[in-house]
Amino acid sequence: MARTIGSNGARTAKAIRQAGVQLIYRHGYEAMSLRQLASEVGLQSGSLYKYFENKQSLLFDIVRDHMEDLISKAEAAMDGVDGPLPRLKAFVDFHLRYHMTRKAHVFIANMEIRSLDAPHRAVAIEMRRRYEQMLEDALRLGAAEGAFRVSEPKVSTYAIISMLTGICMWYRPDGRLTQDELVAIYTDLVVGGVASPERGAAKPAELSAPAEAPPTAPSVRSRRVRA
Amino acid sequence: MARTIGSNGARTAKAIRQAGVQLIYRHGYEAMSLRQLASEVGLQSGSLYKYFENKQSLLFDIVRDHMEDLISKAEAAMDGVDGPLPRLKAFVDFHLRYHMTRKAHVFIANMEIRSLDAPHRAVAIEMRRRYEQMLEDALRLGAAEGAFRVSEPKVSTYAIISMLTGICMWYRPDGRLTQDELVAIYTDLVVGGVASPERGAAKPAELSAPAEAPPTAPSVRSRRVRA
Amino acid sequence: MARTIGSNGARTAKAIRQAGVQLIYRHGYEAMSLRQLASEVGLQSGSLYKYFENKQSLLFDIVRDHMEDLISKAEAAMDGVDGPLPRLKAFVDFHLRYHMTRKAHVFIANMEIRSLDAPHRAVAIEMRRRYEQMLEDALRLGAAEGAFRVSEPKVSTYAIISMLTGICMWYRPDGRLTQDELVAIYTDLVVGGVASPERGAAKPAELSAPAEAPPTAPSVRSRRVRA
Amino acid sequence: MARTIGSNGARTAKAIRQAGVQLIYRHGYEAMSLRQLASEVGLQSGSLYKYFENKQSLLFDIVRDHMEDLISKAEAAMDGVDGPLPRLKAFVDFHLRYHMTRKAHVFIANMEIRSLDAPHRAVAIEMRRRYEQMLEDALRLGAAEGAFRVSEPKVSTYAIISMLTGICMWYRPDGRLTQDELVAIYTDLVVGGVASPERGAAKPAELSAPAEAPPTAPSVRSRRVRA
DNA sequence: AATGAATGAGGGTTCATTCAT
DNA sequence: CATGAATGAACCCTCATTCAT
Repeated sequence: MARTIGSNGARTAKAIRQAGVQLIYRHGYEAMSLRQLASEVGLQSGSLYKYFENKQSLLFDIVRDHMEDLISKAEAAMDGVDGPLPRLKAFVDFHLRYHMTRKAHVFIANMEIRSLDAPHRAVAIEMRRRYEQMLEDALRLGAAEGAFRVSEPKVSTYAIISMLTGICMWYRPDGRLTQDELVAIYTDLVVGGVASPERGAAKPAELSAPAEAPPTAPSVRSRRVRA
Repeated sequence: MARTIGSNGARTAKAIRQAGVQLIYRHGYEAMSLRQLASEVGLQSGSLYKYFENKQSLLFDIVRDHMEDLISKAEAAMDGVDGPLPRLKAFVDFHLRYHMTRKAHVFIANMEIRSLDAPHRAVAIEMRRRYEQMLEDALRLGAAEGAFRVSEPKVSTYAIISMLTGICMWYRPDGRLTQDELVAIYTDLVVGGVASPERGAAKPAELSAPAEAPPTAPSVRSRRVRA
Repeated sequence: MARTIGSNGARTAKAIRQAGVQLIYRHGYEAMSLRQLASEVGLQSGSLYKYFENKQSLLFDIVRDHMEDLISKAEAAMDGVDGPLPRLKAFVDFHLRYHMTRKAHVFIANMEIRSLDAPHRAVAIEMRRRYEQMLEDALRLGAAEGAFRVSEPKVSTYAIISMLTGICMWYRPDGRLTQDELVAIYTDLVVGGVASPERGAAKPAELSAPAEAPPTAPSVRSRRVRA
Repeated sequence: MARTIGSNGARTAKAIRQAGVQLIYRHGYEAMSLRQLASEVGLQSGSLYKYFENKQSLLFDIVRDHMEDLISKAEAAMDGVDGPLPRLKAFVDFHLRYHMTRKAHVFIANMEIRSLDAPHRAVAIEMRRRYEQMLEDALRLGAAEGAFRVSEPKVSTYAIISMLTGICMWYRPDGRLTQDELVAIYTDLVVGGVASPERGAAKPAELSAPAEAPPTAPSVRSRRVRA
């Protein structure tokens, strides 16, 4: 048949992308069939190829776009934040809220890198590295200043990111704890794990405090909550 | 054909299991074909069915055996260790060394639960829950005693396990840092993250000390390494 | 969208035809896709249907137009040429020069008749038969007059046409031999193969001579040379 | 399902090859579908892959095996034949009888070289060149001895082979003319086309005589026919 | 005169699985 | 204990073609 009445390329493209993310998230890239995806958006499977080159590139597009979004939003969140501890807290705050909001994308970007072919995988890994570097830089800075007790910044970076990212494995928006509460708990864990004990912030109540109220930037807070 | 001279059912079964673990680890369950597996062990793909019921059950067998091994070894490692902090440290120590030694099994058990069908998945998840309970119990105990500043033991459990398990994504036996050094780093992170600051263990050197050398129990160390 | 500025139906039609000939020549009718063809002329594949009914009819149009051109030009070339030997030579001369000049069309007409559906194929075969008849008539005439030693004119016709047509499989305009030289060589082969030995024309030099100058039709000559 | 009762690999392989040759001959390589081929031999299309790697390699196998057969049989047919004219006649005789007997294989080898991918095509073309060389050598020999009036052996080779091969486009075993008669006709054409007129063999009867009945070697004839 | 969105059929190919031998 | 022949379903993908815009 010809063009379905009222069909619209941009709308279809968006629907494909969204359905693709959901299906890959739920079944895995290998296990998702293009027939499934097509029927989800009401197309014949062949018609998908108007919207991507092949299955691989659908995956890569999702991963790439996600990583670009992640990096640019992280940079925005940390922009203007000074000092190792505030920067660390800002990173933790951002990372958690982002991962709670975009479980599916995040899950895909973490789990399906393996399903990318070699060239695409290299690109994705490099983007991930750039993102991790933001945390590593904060840790190195804190270590240099003596604020952090971090002997191997790379190892700590991997450890912290693993810990934080894990939230997308079990977080549910309708769960008992709010995003703010979770952020506070994880912040305590992270900061407690790296902060030099002799240097203040020793009181538990204080530990997660700064994330609670940077009075100079209230708008940032509300943005994050919605994120 | 008759059997190859010297062929042996048990040996073949073991070869299949090992090759299966490697292939699933490298390519993923969905992406691994039974033809690949068969050729890896020098069989026709049809012959594999003497050794398992179907592809699903191969995966499940691997996951279940791994989880049973993990749990029983963890129990052995923590057997006789008293007090929240020592138990926490023992768990961290065990978990890390086990995950550094059995990357492939661990990776599969974590990533391919999604590829299990519903009944098998339920079993695997329940086993994982039992394992996680060991850590959660230590955290609850410490919280009750006031040694740990842990308001949500479940959340902290997930967070810590995610952090520790992440090591199997990048650890290489030939890397710069030894297993002991890595255990020390992660122990600092974990203990610092949960320990109540006002209560001792505040000196960094001490934090990871017990993992370094409890001189009264040197044999314990080497046991753990082998585990 | 509206039409591209300066676009022109007739010009597009010609471009499609030319690109179609080239693509069918290079890849074969079955292997050529209409997407390829469309992109070659800067259109969407659906737009091609303004210019032909379907892929079949594109092929048939090419074959039919080619055959009509071939036949009418052959008739023009032999018009006014008298006697079996001169007519035979004129045919050889014309056929070779035409086939050296229009490799692609000729190749298609010979190779892709098989790709035509039954009714179209019948038409094409009948046109080919009409063309071959011109040679067969010359052979029959020569046999009747005793100039040619041809017992089975049909067989000899097929044989000679096969031989001559074969030139389009390897001829290159930038090759070592000129069109005139090749015509001379093939003329020798054909005339030697059919001419009665006792009847003159035995000297090689003479054999191909008459093709050099039928003084009554100079314009025809120069056209051929350029062709 | 499992193995069909009474199924047999070698028999199936042969059936696939034969059906493949027929289908490619009738419809062309591109137009033949593997589903067609499979149903012709009573299989599912996927089962074909026990017998070839892919569609390309089926074609190549057919072409290669045919060319090897052609070359070895041609060498056998010309073995021990001395002198340019006898060798030329032997080649013509062999080529025609072979092409009348194996229309389908020959047709494929000539028409579907274009459907081979580049590496396979190169191999096929080289084999064809080796075969053509046998004729070219005979022509060169005759030209050197003065028996043949051949100025461009390569051109004459292409011309003669084209002429002879063309027979597979129209020959029918149940046609009016016998193989012997056709061989005689073509031999006259070829020998007349290349033989030096001043040097004997001028009498038509003689021209095709050896193909008719070399009374000293009647067995040779029948051997060739079977070849 | 041409686009852009879609179809539906079919392409080659791979897969887990079965079972007579 | 293992093979070797086969299945049937599904895979990703390409195709000629249609027609509202």
